[in-house]
Amino acid sequence: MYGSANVSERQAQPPALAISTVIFALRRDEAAGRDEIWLPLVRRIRQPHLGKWALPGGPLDGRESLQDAAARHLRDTTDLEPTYLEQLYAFGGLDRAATQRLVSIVYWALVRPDQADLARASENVRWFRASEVDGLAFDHDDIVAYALGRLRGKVEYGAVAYHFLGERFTLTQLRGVYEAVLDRQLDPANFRRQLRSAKDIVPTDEVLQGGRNRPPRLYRYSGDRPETPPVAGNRPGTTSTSTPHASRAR
Amino acid sequence: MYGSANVSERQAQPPALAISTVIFALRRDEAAGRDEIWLPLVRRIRQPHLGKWALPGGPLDGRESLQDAAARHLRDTTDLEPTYLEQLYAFGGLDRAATQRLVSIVYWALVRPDQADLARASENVRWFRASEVDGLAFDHDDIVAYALGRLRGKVEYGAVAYHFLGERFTLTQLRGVYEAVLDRQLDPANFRRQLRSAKDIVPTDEVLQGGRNRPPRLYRYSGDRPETPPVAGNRPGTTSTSTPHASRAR
DNA sequence: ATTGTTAAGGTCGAAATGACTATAACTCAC
DNA sequence: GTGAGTTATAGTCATTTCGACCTTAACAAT
Repeated sequence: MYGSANVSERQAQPPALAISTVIFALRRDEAAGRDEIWLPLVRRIRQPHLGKWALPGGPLDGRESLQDAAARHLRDTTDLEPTYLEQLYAFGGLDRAATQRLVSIVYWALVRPDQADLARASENVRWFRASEVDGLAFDHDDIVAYALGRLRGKVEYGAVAYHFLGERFTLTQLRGVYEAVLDRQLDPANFRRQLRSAKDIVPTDEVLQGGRNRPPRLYRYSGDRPETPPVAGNRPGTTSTSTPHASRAR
Repeated sequence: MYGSANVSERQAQPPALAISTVIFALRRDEAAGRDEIWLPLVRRIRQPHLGKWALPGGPLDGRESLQDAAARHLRDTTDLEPTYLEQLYAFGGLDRAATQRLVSIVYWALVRPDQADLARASENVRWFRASEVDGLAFDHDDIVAYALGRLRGKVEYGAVAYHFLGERFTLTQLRGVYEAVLDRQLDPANFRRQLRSAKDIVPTDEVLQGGRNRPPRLYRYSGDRPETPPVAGNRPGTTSTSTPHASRAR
């Protein structure tokens, strides 16, 4: 059932622990005139699943925090510094790996398009459209799908979209992020109205010159706090939620 | 716990992996006339932190999924079957344990009050008011605080409150859960209006008899879906799929 | 100057929200 | 059995939000 190790051997071994990262970046499809979500994958150079594409990752170095390990894998594969990095989930199904019990703690990251342009690609590192990812090694198809769902959730209540963009951005660029993530068109006027009432998005006194139309104003994200996640030893990320539901006191 | 290991030895060792659970239950404070969130803790019977209170948990058994392990710890300490069990976060800071690098995957559970009544308590298992938890072993204070924050977030957008209750419940009981979690009063009429428009809460044809006032209608939760988590291999009733990991390439 | 295109602001009805009032249905004290 | 007290439940109303849509502003290209 499980390759070489027999059942009792396998049970005796402690579970192995690995870190993986799902890295999302925005890329403009000039033809279609819209943004899309892409992610880098690495080709497996050993068994199992040799030759298949997989999420960047590897074993946890004993001296670095989970988050640091995720950031390191990010650098190693793409030379990127993440704008946003958060823990996604710990996957620990029994049969994830053939030879040993394997628990993977998966992080997800957002990077800016200018960074993504610089990002390395090579024979064994390639970028894929997130919507077209399929046939990955292990259960990575499922992990990517789950990460996309989480990304949608976060964007919907307006918590992360700007991490795809540079320090200053136009509302149209930001809308492009929303549309790419949510995969539907948004009304520009209504989008503007909503975001102008968002505390964290503040207009600068600059506009973006050089376009062929009316120069749009530039905005920036002021919520300098990366939204403190859980606890010490795990640093930034984001976690909280908020969304009204019940009514207020009287 | 893990004997004496010096620093270099420590780095050489693979990180230890443990599962812990934060178990929330509702308890009625008859005096104050409101519900409160409580949780069971276990007393540590060995070093480090001997004698301190801590979250139930222990090392991951190689043969059970993460979720199964969490459920088992729940049973072992409280004899409870959780109504709701979900992964909270993986904590992996460098200095969480003195002697060895320790990564804890923490789950959180909600249990019903009737179950909580039956729950075991003993010399080494005691229930505490969630708001008063303090001085726990390791970083468990932080973990509990984080779990409470997540609980609030979930409740706010109406996703979990009924898991604190039995199969049938009145809207007032449900409001009690909201108020206990959010720690503020809600307008009964507005609360009712909102929940009546929630698809998942359906009225039954029964009312709760025996109270001293007008008998309230009983409702039940119809969203039979246990809130789909991420992927296979992690849900209670679900079957596992496979899922391993990738190493680096380049 | 005209045209095309995007930015930015406004209008309007529908829907949701929060504060509040009114009535119904029960128990209990008397 | 009557009235007081309490909770359940429905409804009112002003304010806010949301979605669809229209208008004007500011540019480049021609």
